[in-house]
Amino acid sequence: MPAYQRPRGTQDVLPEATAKWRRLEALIAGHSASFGYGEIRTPIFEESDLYTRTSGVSSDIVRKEMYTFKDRGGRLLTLRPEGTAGVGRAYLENGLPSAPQPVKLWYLGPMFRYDRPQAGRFRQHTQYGIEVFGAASPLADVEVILVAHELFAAAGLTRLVIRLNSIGCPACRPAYRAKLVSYFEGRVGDLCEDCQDRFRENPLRLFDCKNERCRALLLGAPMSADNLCPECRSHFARVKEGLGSLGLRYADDPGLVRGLDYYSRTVFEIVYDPAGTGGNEAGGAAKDEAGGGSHRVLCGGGRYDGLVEELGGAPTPGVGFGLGVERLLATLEAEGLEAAGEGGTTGLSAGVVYVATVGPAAEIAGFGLARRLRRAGFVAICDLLGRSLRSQFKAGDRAGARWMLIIGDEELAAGVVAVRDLASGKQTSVPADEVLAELGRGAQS
RNA sequence: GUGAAUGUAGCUCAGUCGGUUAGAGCGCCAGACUGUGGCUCUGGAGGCCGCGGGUUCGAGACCCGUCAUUCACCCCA
Repeated sequence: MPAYQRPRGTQDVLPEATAKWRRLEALIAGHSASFGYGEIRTPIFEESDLYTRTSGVSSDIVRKEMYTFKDRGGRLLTLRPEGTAGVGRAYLENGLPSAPQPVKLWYLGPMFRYDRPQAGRFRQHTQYGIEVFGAASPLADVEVILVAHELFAAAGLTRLVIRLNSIGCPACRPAYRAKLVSYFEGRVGDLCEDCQDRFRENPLRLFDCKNERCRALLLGAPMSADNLCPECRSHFARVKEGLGSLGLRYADDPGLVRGLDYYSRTVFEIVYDPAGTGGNEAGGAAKDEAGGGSHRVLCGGGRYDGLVEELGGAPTPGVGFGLGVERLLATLEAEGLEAAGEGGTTGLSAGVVYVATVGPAAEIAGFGLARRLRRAGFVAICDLLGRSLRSQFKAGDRAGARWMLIIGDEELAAGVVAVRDLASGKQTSVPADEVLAELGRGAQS
């Protein structure tokens, strides 16, 4: 027995493993860049209040999981338990609301939670995450989910299920909450102790309980997705429509919630499902979060339209996800996969392409085209705000795009894409499946 | 830890002797151009004047405190 051991819930990564880490990190960096996300690095500790404010005093994080300490100057600080709050703080503090919108960021780094360690759960773990600020459109939700899903796909994982739900917004949630409360009012006694607390403090979090009796009661409870206002309903429908037309399988999971006030509308998880059951078990068996068993939650995210305002900024829509890198690595290992890191060979040297679209049908087509371009090594950026073509051109110009691809009703009807070389101003119309070749020709010259 | 300087819009800065509604340039958003970027023009959003107290009829300005930042020193990866 050595004199010292690493602290409970932490890990040493030895040379053989760090090589795998590096390859996965390279994949993540290249992948994020290919969607037009920029890397942000924020401090590993922040003022404690930032987390109590954003996660909420009733959350598990604040109640029992934060590593909080006082520094020598008497400041109350906390090792970051998650990434979004710090990124939101940085977004405001660095004047990013005045940068071209939307602002798309990614981060990778250690997070700290005082929790019972178990398979796939540590006190220090590494999280990769992305955040999109300033885009209210369902397209942004779709892109965020796509970024996560495509990363797994690029790493070689296939048996994935996207669990999807909508938890409404400040307009429809109060009425839903009231419905939920009245459903449980007479049954409080049947709930476990934790749930009795939840019932009082934040009834939405009842859905997080793993206790069998509670889950049985939840089966008959009113579900948020059935109680959305018209705006939330149409938002949710458009997210699903987008995922569907990109060929991403998803399963409605009415029991999926985020109990924090600043979350709104879309919430999702991506679950590794080796049995390939499809996982439509709405409100059914308890989920095995950490992944000792069959299911493994690799990634969780959602929309948080209230966060920036909570931090003192102007009302600003936001959406993002966080992903546990240790879990991903472990999953890849279990599948006998190696993260096929970019290794600098394919790189992203092919150039930046902005895919401009006019109309909802074109938006989806643009997403599909952008996906093909990224796989060929391009950085491909799509509009997430439903802006005018003119604005999209400006955005593309500022993003440093070499090419502008234009898809509208005319192009869709003719099965073509307009390709404009922004340097020369030359524009040609080419069949949709020849776009890559056309860009290749342009790159030669 | 020691000393000094500085805090006005996202950024760089004006703001007269203490006086009425705090400005400019850049950036951002939008329009001119209803499907086309850079250039130009027009419009718009954006401010707890770091925070707290004091002096004064009146404070962005003066005084005190506090917090933050920057620089130098000390130390250090």
